[in-house]
Amino acid sequence: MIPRNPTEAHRNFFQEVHEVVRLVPPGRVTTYGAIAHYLGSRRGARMVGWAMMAAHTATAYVPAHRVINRNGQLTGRQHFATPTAMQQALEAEGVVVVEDEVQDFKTRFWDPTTELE
DNA sequence: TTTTTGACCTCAG
DNA sequence: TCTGAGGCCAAAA
Repeated sequence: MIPRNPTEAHRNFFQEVHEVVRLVPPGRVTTYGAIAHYLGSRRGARMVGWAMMAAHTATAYVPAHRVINRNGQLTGRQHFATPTAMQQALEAEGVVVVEDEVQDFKTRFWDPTTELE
């Protein structure tokens, strides 16, 4: 659960995104859209993607490799240190990736809207 | 200050 | 079913 104090209501969209991503369990993946939906902006998926780019420079660790698009594709791999870093990170957690596509994506999917109620 | 551009998604036709 | 346009919000130009 993410604490939302009234005083922190103006917290950056990025911060909230980062917090949600940090809650994704190892071996599971989520999507930009799911996060956007959880944060209220149903069509703000694009913003989530932008937030992930900022996550690279964030102070706290953010498992950005667990966030992919709704097709289960690793669209953000080019933004990692190496083009294969994202896939390797996922495989290290037991996620099978073939041709930049997560296998059994449906069962690996972790939806914050339902998991965090 | 205005315009353009994103690791995307949804809706209308 | 498939394709195209619009939308979300912030940062860089």
